[in-house]
Amino acid sequence: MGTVREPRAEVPRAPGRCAPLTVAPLTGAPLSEGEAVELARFMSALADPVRLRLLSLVASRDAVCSCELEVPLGRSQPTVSHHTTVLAGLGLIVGERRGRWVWWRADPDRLAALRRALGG
Amino acid sequence: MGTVREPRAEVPRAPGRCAPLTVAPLTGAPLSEGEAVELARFMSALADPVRLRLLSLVASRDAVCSCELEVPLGRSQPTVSHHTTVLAGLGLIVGERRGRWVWWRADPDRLAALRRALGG
DNA sequence: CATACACATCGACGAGAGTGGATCTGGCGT
DNA sequence: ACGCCAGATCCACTCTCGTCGATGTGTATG
Repeated sequence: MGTVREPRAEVPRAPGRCAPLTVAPLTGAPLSEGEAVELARFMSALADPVRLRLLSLVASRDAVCSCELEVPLGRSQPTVSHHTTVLAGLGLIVGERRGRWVWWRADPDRLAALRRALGG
Repeated sequence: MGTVREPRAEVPRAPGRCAPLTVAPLTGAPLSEGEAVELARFMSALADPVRLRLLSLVASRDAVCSCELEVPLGRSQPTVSHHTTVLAGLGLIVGERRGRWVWWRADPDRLAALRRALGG
């Protein structure tokens, strides 16, 4: 018995709506609860060595295919897919489907915003 | 039967030996496994809303006593102590004992190094 | 010395995250 | 149409981490 299923989320790679990042530098006034939760989401995304290496791999080249990540990261395909989803959900990387492949590129503005939130 | 006990670790507040932060910007060459682990430790420390607010509270003033943190953070004394220990273990805040109190201050250089590691 | 107070440590619990095998979806080639 | 492949989703397991009550340690004060 097949359960009814949504047509497949267009989400993970979409550059459209992802978590905002409107946090004032934490060296200024104390962060509000909401600002802290928002910023913590981004920090959590970068709090994993695999995701950091994934992000640096993507950022150090123009575009990288998912299948090119499994070997250098030493992780399985589902795990790599999980990590790209997390980073893309915050807009740190953006994916574009080309045929069977997804090409990822880093968003430098997102990282810059993060640095600013850290007191830049 | 009292177990033999070390004279009490001088560690948490000590500015002496804490985790280094010698990571090149992740926008350059891909991070090595070791660099990623090292950087992830710092990100993990900032991946919690309570610790972010704690850090911003300390950074926004000259020095803050531990007992002044429980109320604004809405956390118990053991929890606050835990968080200050985590941040101090990475050198993001530095504590100084004065009588019964510990006064915390933020280390701006540490945050600057973090921003640099994020591609500054 | 006794008391009060600030902070650290211990122990236990619950929630969340990283991981990968199995499986499903969808695009491409023959 | 069939098989192949890239990637997403499901599911279960394990482990880490945030939290706080209870307790220990150390310092000041009466």
